[in-house]
Amino acid sequence: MHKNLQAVVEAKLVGYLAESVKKAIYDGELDLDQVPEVSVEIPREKEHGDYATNLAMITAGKAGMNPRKIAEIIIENLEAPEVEDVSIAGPGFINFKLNNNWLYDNLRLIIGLGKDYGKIDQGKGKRVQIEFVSANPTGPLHVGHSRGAVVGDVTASIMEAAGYDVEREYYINDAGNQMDILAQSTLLRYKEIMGRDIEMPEDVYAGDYVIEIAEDLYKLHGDEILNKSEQKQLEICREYAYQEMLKNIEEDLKDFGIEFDSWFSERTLHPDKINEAVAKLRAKGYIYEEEDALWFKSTDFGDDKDRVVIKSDQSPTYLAADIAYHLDKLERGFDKLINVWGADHHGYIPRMKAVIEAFGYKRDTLEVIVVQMVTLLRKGKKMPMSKRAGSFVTMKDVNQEVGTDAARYYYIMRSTDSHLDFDLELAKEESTNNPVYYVQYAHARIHSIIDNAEVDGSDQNLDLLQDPAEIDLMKMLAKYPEEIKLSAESRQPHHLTSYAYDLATAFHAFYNNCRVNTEDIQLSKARLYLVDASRQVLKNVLTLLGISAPAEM
RNA sequence: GCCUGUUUAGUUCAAUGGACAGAACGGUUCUCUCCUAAAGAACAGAUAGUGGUUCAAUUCCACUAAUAGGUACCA
Repeated sequence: MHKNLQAVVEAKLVGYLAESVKKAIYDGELDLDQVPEVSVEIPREKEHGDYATNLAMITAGKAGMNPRKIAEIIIENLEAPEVEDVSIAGPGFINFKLNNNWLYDNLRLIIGLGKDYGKIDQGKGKRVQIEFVSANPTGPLHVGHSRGAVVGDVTASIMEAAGYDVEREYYINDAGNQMDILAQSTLLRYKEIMGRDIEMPEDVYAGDYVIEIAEDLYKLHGDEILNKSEQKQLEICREYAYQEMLKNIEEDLKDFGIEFDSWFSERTLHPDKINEAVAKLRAKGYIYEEEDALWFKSTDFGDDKDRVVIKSDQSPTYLAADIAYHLDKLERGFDKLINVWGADHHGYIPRMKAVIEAFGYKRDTLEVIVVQMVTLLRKGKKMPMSKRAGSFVTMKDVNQEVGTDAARYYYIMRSTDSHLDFDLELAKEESTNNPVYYVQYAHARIHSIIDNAEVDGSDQNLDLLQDPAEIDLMKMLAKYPEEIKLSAESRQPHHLTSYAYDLATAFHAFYNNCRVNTEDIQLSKARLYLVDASRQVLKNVLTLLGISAPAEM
C-alpha cells in the first residue's frame, strides 16, 4: 500500500509530462536530445490550480522556442486521466486541476493506517544516531539546554517517522576538570554544614543545588568523611554529587518527555580508548609531536589550525576524548551521526569533521545541527542570566511555569538557524495568542463533534465533500507525509509545528463553514469521516512533537 | 582581524529558484436562538544596501552595513 498518496499523484503527473515530451520529440514537434528533468509543485495561489510545472520554461532555451508555444505542444500530447483541466499561464507555467478522487482515497488511507499515517520509507531503515543535550553532570539543566533537548528529541522522532532506525544518545562528560570542581564545591559546602568557616573561591559551582547535595551527604555519613584523607574526601564528594546530578538530569528530561536509548560515559574512554584512537591516527600519519605535545593535523582536512590532543603534561585534551568517542560511534556501524550543538560550539565543527575524515569515513557521515541561542523574556523584557554565580533559570523552572506542551512547542517553533525569543508570559497564556492551545483546541473541538454525533462515519459517500473548506482540509491532510519528509531531510522540526498550526486553521475554517451534525444523514456521515481523519492526523502530528492531544479543554 | 549564523509588516517569525511574499501578536471593523467564540471573516502594513548569475532571486554568488556567537595545551 502506498503511504503517501500526494507523492504518488505527483509522480504520476511527472510521468505523464515526460511521456508527452517524449512523444513530441518523436513526432518532431520539439527539438530536444532528451527529456529534461520534470518537476511539479503546488502553486502558492489557489487560482493556479492544484499543481503546476515549469517544464516549458526550462526547456525553452534548449528547444529554441518560446515557452508558451512549448506548453501548448506538451498539453496537446498529454494523456492524464486524473487531470480535469489544464491551462497555460504567466510566462509559461502549465497548471493542472485534478479531480478529487485521490483526496477521498487519502481519507480512507488515513483511517486505514491510523497512528501510522504519515510514516514513510524515506530513510530505508538506515541507522542514525542522534547525540544531544550531553550537558556536564555538574548542575541541573538550565534553559540553555532546553532548546537543544527538544530539537534533538523531535528530530529523532521525525526521522523515525521517515523510516530511519534512530538511536538517541547522551554523552556524559564525567571525566576531567569540571568534575573535580564539582567535588571541591561539594566538599566546601559539606564543611560549611560542619560549621567550619569556608571561603568560596571564584571558580567553584556556587548554586544552591550543591548545598542540597552536601546536606544529603551529611545525612548519610554524618561527619565521618572528614576523618579520611583529603583525596578520599574529594572522591566521595565527587562520586556522590555526580550520581545525584545525573539522576536529576535524567528525571528532568523524563518529565520533559525526553528519554535516551543510551547514556555514554566519557570515563569509559580513559585512558585506553583514547590512546588507541590517537595511535590509530598516528599510524595514519595525522599526529605529530611539537613542544612536548601531540598534535592532530586537522589542517589536512580543512581546519584553520592543527589541534593539540595530548598536552605537554601528557594529559589528554577534551578533543582527544571526543576523537575516541566518535571513533567508537563510527565503529558501532551507524550510517549517519548527528550531533545537536548550541551555536556557541559551532567553531568545533571543522575539527570534528576532520576527525571523521582522518578515520577514513566520509566527511558528511557526521552532521551537526547547530541550534541558535535562546533569549528568555518576560513581558518582552530580557531575563538576565549568569552562569557560575548560580542564578540561572533551570529547565525545570520554565517547564513548570509554562507547562511542558507549551515549552516543547516554543522551543521548536522556529528554524534552528534563528535565534529564539522565548517569552514566558506569552507561552503561559491560555488563549488565542498561543499557537499550542490553538492546535490543541482544534483536536478538542473534534472530540466534541464526535461526542455530539448521532450517526457514525460508516457507509459514507465521500463524493458529498465538495465545499471549498472541505477540499482545503483534505489537501492539508494529504500533505502530512510530505511534511514529514521535508522536516526529516532538512532536520528542521519547525516545519511540523507550522504544519500543525495550518492544519488546525484549515479545520477551524471547515468548522465554521460546514456543520457536521445535521438533518442530512448522508452529508453528516461523510463529514464525520473527514472529521475523524482530521482527528487522527492532528493526534499523529502532536504525538510526534511530544505534545498532548486533549479531548477537552 | 578571521570564521559561522541572522537581517522580510509596528513586533516575533514563515516561504524545495517560480506567478500577486504568508501567519501570529498589536491596530480598525464585523459574526454565537447554531456540534467548545480558546473560533471565524474583513481592512491597513515588509524582502537592510549595491552589484552579479538566471526566462525567473526573499532564496544562489560577491561586496557593504547592522546584529548574535565563536576564535585555548578550558571543558
